[in-house]
Amino acid sequence: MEQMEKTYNPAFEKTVYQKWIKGKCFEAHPNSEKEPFTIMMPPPNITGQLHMGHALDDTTQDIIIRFKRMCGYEALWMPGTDHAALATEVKIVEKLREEGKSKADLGRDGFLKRAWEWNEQYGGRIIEQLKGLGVSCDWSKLAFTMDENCSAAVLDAFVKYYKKGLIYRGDRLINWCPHCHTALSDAEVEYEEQQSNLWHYKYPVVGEDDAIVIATTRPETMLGDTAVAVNPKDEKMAKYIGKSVRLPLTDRIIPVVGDDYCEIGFGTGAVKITPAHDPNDFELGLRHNLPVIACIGEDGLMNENAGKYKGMDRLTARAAIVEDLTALGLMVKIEPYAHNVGTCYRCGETVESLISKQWFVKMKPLAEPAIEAVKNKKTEFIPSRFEKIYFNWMENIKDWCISRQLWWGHRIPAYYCDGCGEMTVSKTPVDVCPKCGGKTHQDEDVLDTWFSSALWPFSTLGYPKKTKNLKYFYPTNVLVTAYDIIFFWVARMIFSGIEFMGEVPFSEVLIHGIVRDAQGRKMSKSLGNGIDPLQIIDKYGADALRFSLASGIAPGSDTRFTESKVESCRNFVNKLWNASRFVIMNIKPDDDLSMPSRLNALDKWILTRLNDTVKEVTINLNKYEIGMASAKLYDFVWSEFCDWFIEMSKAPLYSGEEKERKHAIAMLAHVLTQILKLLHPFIPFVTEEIYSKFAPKGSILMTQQWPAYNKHSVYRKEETGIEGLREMVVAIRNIRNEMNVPPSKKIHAYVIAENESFYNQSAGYICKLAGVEKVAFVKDKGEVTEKASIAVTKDAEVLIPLGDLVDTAKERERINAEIEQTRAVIAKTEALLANGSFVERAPQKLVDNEREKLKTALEKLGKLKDKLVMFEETV
RNA sequence: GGAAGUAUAGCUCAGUUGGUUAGAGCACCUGCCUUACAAGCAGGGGGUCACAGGUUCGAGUCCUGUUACUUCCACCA
Repeated sequence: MEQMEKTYNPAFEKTVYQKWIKGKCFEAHPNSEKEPFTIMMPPPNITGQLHMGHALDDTTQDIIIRFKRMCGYEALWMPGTDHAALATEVKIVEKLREEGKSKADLGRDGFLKRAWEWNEQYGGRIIEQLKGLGVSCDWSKLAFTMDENCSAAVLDAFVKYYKKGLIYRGDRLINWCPHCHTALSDAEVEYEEQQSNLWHYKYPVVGEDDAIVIATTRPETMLGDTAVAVNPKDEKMAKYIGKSVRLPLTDRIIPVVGDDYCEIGFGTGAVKITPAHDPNDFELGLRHNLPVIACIGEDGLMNENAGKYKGMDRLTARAAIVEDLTALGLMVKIEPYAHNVGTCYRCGETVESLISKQWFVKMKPLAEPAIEAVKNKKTEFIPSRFEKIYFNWMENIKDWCISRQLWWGHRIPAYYCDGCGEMTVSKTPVDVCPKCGGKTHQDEDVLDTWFSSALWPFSTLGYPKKTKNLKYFYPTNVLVTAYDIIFFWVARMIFSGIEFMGEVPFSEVLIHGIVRDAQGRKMSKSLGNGIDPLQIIDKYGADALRFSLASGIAPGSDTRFTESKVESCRNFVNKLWNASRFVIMNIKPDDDLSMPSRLNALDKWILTRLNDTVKEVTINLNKYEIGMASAKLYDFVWSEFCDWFIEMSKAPLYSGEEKERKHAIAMLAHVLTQILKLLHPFIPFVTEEIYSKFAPKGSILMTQQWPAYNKHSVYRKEETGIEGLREMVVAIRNIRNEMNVPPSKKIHAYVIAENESFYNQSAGYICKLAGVEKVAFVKDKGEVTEKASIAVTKDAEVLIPLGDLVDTAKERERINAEIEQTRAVIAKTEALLANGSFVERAPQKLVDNEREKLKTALEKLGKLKDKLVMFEETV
């Protein structure tokens, strides 16, 4: 057999990955013999670098897809990248600025050329990084939101929406980022609390020696005020309704209107109304038929309606206006005030509400079936509480602003006639106006990047073409993502899928949390607390990282990343490595590694434990309970297989009996192989590498069948006697520990057991595991004349002669402690069984268990008392 | 303002339809280089499962309330 290094070293990962690629192990094809299982990878941005969020998301998906593949599904994990219109454009503009250039210098075509070069250069970077993580996606199908097919899907969707009247163009109040210079959807605005002031100042009432005091956080928008609102039910303020006020710093006269929107008791009881720059004011303006006067432009500067403030930045204008109002004696009060300010999710700039001509998707008709689909469980969220978040958003959804004033992205397929102004929406370029034959030009804007991501589950499979892939793999099975893009992406995929495919895009949405730093903070560039998964992979190996991300997690909740956890997972991988090394170094070239036909007690015991593990892990993985599955495997491999089975196997292995050795090594190889399969989805590299050391040449672990639960090979624990044996070994070890007897010092053991023949056969195990040189069997304690320490187990007693090492007082203390503990168990069990309701109402099995427990405890107590007396006698 | 989540060992977290003496990793203490593994082995200490009630034969788990923290949505000028 091949030699293995003494310590696990993940250097083989690249080679193993190449082996999978060469074997086309990741590829999936329509196959009528098999059922498909499909996962769409959330496409990373082409600007992106692999971060811990990706590592968690993609490890989760890889575990699921590898598991399903081994279970016999035609498993497709579709990879791809997202052009990320705004995010990428921001980066390229930054880069250009460093070079002293601007977008305008390059022009649209030049800029796009640059963007495609960017994609060439960086688009593949994160894909390469993902490969390092071991992801088993079908690279032959790698997609990009701007590739030919996805672009065709975008055009198709846009035109279909438009023809159905679900896309329209119009002047609406939208969110505008003055820095990125584009419109944003509501979802792209993040609110953050900022300290500011509430300015109270006077608007003089026309024709009276009176003034209305208004309160505002945004004095600079007063130049766009077209009314003042008061609540008609407000006794103090209602008298102003119908009057007019003179807008300071301007010569405009504006009306006072009555509206419930103005809340009694807040501020001064009067609100200035700026329909052009506030969504609520805009609504109120519509109700009262107010004019809309914009005073801030798209550049974030005051515009021509701002009089002498024209050209000033918003904040500069604010200061100037406050100063001027104060000078005029109109300022009443400046009160510190904390309020939420909308900011751009890409650049953090304060967004402006302003009126602009944009494209919108009408959401109500799309939201309704999307809500129904989740209500009817066509798509289920895991954990289900995220459905509420989804419903809440979908039920209150407003129309989706989809046009962006950017160049990088899918250009809106609308063409305007230079002559008659006619607009034509078409999948194919329109050069000539169909109405007047005049020359046309295409809409300058591109689509929100999420418009194309929304089509991802079917655009990547060939839509709008009716391809075999689309037919076979759609709808997909599970979408795995963090909760932060439920609105951006998940919700939009659901309504798009229903709209264009007539079916929800996936039956399950598995939501995981985000990876935080050790202090529980979000990892972010600004905090500088991000941990680079690539560095972790370099240091500990991808398997260690994967296992640490898969362990101790529960769906929907956040997880903290600590290097010590990775280290302990690396240690687990090392443990597996060494256990395998032990098995493999004991295989001789002509050994037959097939399962022995006759099984001994030890075999039955480990197979039962293995079988239990297979059953539970399979159930867990089918429910995507990855954290639980990994914990069970960790425990089984380390605490059962390594600590007990391997250790016990050393007895037959080193017994000198060739027949015994052959039997033991075949069992070891069998159990190890099953373990490698079970662990493979979690730690694919090391399991594949180990497998290659002893498996038939050319055999690939990742394509093997997932171990099946076999209900016929289950033996009751008691049946094998191994549990009693373990108890005895532990008891002897305890004595050693108490008496400080090092393993190097061999001891003798006298055993009194009813089941003497079993313990006789198992003497080798006891010797190996407890450092015993010789096991002798006696019928009665009296036969042992030496000064001995005594341990009692449920089916045996063992005497360890330790001569002068035995500390009488200590020993008595130990026995008394054990007696006390046993008495506590007896008391509790007796009380439980004395409770009529328990015996009557608890399941029979449980009652029987308690009776059995009481019986064992009573017996043990008897032996212990006996032992105490006996011990005192020997002294 | 609305909604959700979390609270379990010193730290980070598991804990499935309610059912043995509530678990793991890390940290800590004791003893070991017992030839697969010191990235290891054998042990040990450490928990009123946030608090108060309730349902139940039985509650970390279900219900109600309280407190603390977190998040999402809304955006009251």
